[in-house]
Amino acid sequence: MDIKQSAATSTEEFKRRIFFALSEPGRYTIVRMLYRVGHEMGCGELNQHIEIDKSTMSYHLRTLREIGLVTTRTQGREKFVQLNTDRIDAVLPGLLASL
Amino acid sequence: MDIKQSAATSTEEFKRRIFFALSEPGRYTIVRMLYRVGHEMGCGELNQHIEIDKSTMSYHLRTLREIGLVTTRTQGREKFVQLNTDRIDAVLPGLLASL
DNA sequence: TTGATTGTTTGAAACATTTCTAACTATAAA
DNA sequence: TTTATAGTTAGAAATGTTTCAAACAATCAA
Repeated sequence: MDIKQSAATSTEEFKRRIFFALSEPGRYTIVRMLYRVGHEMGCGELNQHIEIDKSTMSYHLRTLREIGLVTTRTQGREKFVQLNTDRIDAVLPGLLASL
Repeated sequence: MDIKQSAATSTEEFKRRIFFALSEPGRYTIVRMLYRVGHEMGCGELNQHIEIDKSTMSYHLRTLREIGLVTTRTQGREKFVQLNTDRIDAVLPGLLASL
């Protein structure tokens, strides 16, 4: 079973998926950056700060979206990513602040 | 590079390794159980509560030890596992309490 | 000593993850 | 319309992870 596929069936599973997401350097950096800036960021803007291929970035953002850590919004040809701070804080209070 | 091999070179990497450890169901359960009981537990005792093969348990405990989440003590032919609560709390305060 | 118990190790199989290239879609600008 | 820009997707290669069976070592008990 793929940890990032299919809906989380329990709070425990959701927590484990958050941990999975944060165990990879690129995703860890994305989440921390989104938390620190405190508002949504464009994919390109994120890519300027994190040195990975745009398709790899896309893959990681999809993973974060599937797990439920971020939501995205498309405007024109740009895409903006927002952190689901509340949802993460609800199950793992204080975690984001200590990244 | 294997995330659980070689010393953590930074606090961030240590945090990521903790997340890696907790992303797997068996290890998550082991860590939560050790935290809740508040004292060391025997491998066999752990194995009674978690339905996995003893060799798989051994593998997970080695992973937890290599990352630095637990320490072990051998007495006779039994082995006791203790959670490094302080070390985890130092980098991710409150995490253990919210597992 | 013999046999049971406790846990480790090795090696292989099965499976999951990450990364890249190349092709692609959609929007915007010239 | 043509071209550039932003991001996605598919497929493949490389790598990492998990699990189990079988063999092993060490301790304890009869």
